[in-house]
Amino acid sequence: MDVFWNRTLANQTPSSFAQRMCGQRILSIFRRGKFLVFQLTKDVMLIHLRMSGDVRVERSLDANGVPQKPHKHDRLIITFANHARLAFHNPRKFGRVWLMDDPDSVLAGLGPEPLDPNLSPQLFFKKLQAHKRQIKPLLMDQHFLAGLGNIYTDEALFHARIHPLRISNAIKREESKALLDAIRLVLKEGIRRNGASIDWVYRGGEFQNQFQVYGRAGDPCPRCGAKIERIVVSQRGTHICVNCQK
DNA sequence: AGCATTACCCGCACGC
DNA sequence: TGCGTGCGGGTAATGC
Repeated sequence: MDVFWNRTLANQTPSSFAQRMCGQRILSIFRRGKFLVFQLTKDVMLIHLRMSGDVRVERSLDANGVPQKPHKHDRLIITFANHARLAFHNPRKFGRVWLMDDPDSVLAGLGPEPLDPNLSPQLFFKKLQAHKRQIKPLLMDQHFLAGLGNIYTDEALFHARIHPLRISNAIKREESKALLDAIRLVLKEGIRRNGASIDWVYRGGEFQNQFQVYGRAGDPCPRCGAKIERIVVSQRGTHICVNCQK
């Protein structure tokens, strides 16, 4: 195991991480919100990419049996007994890795999964009613709903024709239904296209080609032709059609 | 009290 | 060259 940036490990020192990880096997891998969850033999490993990066799985040795050089922004590399390795690549150094026996202390506060069928339109409407906050920061609040980020929130609000500064408990029942549908639409589309390549930190996705408003300030709205505007909402760039989104 | 908002911060590298 | 920007979220201060 190699740690290239100490703060990558959220709740372990490099030596305690290595010692504790040694001998464990990966039993399953899944996702909860924006966390990658690795169920190990004894513990659970969590990875959060934050603003940048990806996880690579590769062979630890090249064709000549020489250890492969780490990439420039690799922060953690875990090498397995079968000479496979997992590299946590995280250019901005915001990402974190946890190793713990009970991940609830990190995951317990997360809101529901937007794609969970148990999240009915009725329940979603009730949840919106329970808060009096600007809709965009509320949607991005991982305690309210788990998994939505800046891109998907802007796109979903555009699809649902809702202005990001609308107050959550003033959103009508029909609008909330449209919003939930829109959230699910953009998430599924993003997943189908392997995410978006809008930045140097992640290439490979194609969802950016489907953006209606995100990153398109000055372009005509694909729905009405009005000029797309960029505003700032809770310190995040926000893209809207003021003609379509009320 | 508890919720909501705002400002700031964190590494890095890109585009203009 | 310098400045603004960013697929995120924690913390602290402030406001309601």
